[in-house]
Amino acid sequence: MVNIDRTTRREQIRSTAITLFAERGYRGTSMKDIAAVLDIRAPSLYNHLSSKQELLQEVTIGTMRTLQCRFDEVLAATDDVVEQVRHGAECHVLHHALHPKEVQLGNREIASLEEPARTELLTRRRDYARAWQRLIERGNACGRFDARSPKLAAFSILEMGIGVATWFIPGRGMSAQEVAAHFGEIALRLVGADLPAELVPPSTTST
Amino acid sequence: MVNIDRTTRREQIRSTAITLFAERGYRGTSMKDIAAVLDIRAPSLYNHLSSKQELLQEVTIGTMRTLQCRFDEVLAATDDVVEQVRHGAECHVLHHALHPKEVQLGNREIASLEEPARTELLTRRRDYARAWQRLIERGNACGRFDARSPKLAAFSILEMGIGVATWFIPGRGMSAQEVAAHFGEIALRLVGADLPAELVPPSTTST
DNA sequence: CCTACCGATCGGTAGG
DNA sequence: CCTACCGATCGGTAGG
Repeated sequence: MVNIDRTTRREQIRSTAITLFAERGYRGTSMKDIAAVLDIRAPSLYNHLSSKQELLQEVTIGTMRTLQCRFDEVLAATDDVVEQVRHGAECHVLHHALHPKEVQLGNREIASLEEPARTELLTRRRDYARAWQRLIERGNACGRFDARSPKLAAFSILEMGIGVATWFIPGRGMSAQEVAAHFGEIALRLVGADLPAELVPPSTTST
Repeated sequence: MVNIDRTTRREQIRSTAITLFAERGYRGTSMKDIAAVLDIRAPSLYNHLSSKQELLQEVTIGTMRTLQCRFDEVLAATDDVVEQVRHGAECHVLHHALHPKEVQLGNREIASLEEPARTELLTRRRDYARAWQRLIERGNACGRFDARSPKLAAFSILEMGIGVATWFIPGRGMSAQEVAAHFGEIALRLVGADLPAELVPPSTTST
């Protein structure tokens, strides 16, 4: 089936582009580079896409949209603010550990995005950050948290997760799940939530 | 004095380059763009520098070196691990709040750095992260902290600071000093240090 | 500090 | 999927 071949080819291009963009940067990667990995010539790529920019937009905005959806699901799954922060942080970190290249592109190639995609990505990021901030404010309001500045606490949690995309290597040290669980606890510490007794560590472990 | 003029011109080029590199990316900025801001022609820039790459290397490595020096000074200033973490985090955050463009270049343009500068920057970052990790391990060892994973706690603190360079805007909301002080406390929470009584907030404030 | 200019590379199109 | 090719732009040099 021609249609299937075209779809898989498109996926190959997409995943090659993600890898090269992440390694060399968007502008440091030529269409020729992408084609070379797939063992074809650069102009052939245009049978599967309309521009290099399209690839970047698809990856960065698509990844951000996925993150937002997952976070909304976490919020909907429980009414307990403590569990919302814990699972929200786990979800956030897991996303960054599992899609490090896509996430890095969204962070590093903002300047390479053309409008209106650039504004859309920035708006989504701002919305996501605000959702976190409101969550922490709710926890403060009902006395479960004591975050001095909810905005700053929100930014801190988000940035910690973004960092995971930089240093986390699958198969080395902790698993993605372990890192995520760990960050769930760190997030709770950060907002000043009372830790349930079973999470208070009896002793110290290292990675 | 010709020498003074040359020095200031060089500084103008440097600061223009930092701004444009941060806004449009290193590869998205041409020497012509830099020259246009200074109202001269691109080839004239080469009277003051030998290559575009040299500008990027100077900024990214120089900024990282400064950060390392400041951190060493903080460690040397006291033997109390709690104060070392607090002031270390304040120093880290202040650096990122005061030099956001330079720091962003170091984070986003790693792929644009040619060797051996690229490796030098990455080595310095790794050394800095390891110094933080050892500091937290010392606090664990003497019973002042209870960080589950010192490595993860160190990464978290570093990444939070890097985030500051993204969202901090001077003159809006908290001052750089306030943000830094706040992060000093967050860092202590993160490593599980016992908070001195005067820092436990009586109620909640927002930014 | 300038003009004139070079070789290289780029994203993308035409046409098959 | 290919070859042939285009206009544009780039970093940098020569020579004054």
